[in-house]
Amino acid sequence: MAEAVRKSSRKRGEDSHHSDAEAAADDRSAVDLGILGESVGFLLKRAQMAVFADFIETFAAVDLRPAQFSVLVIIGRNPGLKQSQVSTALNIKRTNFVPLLDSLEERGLVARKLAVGDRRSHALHLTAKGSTLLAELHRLWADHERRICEQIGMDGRDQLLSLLGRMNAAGNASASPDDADEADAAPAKARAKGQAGGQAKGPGRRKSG
Amino acid sequence: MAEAVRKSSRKRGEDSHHSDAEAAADDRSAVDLGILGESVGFLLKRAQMAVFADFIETFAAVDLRPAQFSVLVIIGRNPGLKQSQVSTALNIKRTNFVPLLDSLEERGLVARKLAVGDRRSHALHLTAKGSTLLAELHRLWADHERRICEQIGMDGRDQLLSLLGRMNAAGNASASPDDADEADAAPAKARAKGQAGGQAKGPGRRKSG
DNA sequence: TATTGTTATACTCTATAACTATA
DNA sequence: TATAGTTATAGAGTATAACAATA
Repeated sequence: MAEAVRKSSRKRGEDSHHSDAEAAADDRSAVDLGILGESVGFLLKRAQMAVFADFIETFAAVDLRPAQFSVLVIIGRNPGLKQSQVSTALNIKRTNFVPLLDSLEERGLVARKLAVGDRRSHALHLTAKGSTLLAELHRLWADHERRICEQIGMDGRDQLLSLLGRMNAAGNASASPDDADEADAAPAKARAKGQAGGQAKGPGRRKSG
Repeated sequence: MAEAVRKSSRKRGEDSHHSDAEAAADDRSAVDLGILGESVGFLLKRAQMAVFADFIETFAAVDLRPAQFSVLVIIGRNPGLKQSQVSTALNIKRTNFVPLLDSLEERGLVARKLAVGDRRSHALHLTAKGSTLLAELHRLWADHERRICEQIGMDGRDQLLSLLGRMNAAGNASASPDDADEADAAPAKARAKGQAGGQAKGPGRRKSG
């Protein structure tokens, strides 16, 4: 099996009287990760955390979390989809998708319109503001993507996308009859603290147009 | 979803009067993911979720979460490490590491021993029970790893480990002076609901041997 | 009866502040 | 003053149950 996990070069151990920030760096390089260094799950999680950290930092300028970005991209590409279609596509439970969408609608980026034929569902569309923002998001995303792949190069990126695509193609067929979601990115953030007492719109309780 | 997971092959399309579980499958295949399909972060997250789902299912037999497994592996490989060294190595904040370690100690898998020279810290070791379990964990892990990589093969796995290793090697140098943690896997689970009122052991308040 | 959107709620994971004991 | 371990708590993220409106 793979032999990635290059050794830490550093001697490790004995003298423990260094100072400040070096401590953490040493702790990290001195410890032998064992099979974790060859564990796809472990390394996947680490890489994902690092990439998301860069994403979050990059998109802090527009105050958007990964999940919010994903929703905007999906709606931008597929105008008119129902909430359940978007949430299912993103592996987000429809129940958790509500406040996520709320945050985007409250900011005037997305609109829940009346779906023709089925008065239970909402047709999702980007607003003009949302479309404009999405254009900028694409630029921010490109910067982020380039930064993320500096270490592996474009060739490495292509390989990685291919490998991940093949892995993801597998474990998707599950999808239980009723709740098929599962959550992929990261939901809302806006949800005001004191929302008790207030009410919203949309089907299920209000709007009933 | 432990094994295989065959594709839905289904054609997918216009007629929207199908039934039961097919709905979710359709929603997923009908939606255009746009740039998300070329987004390293998005695909990384999906793959990580799928892999962890298999891991959790596999290790449910021994009632261990990914983070707990990681800790056992680290301690098994590096006996005598301090809590802060292990938590830093795993990018878990030392504050969140406490209950995580508690769960392992309560189950008699790990022991917090007195560290020589510094009475503030704990030297972590596996118990006999912990060592025995770790041997089985390696087998479970190997099964899990093989299952996870069925779609990409051993060659693909080697490529993936190499790419992820290169990516992870990058964004780690940060590590702020004080709290250098960040959390990698998934902490405890044992933490009984009604623990209010009870007290523990170890430095910081008790033990003070 | 089944589906869509929703609310309420609980549990897991992650983050920050502050405290004790020790260095 | 700084560090190791701890506690309490807040905040995201994710999960389940149940309800109204509609199909």
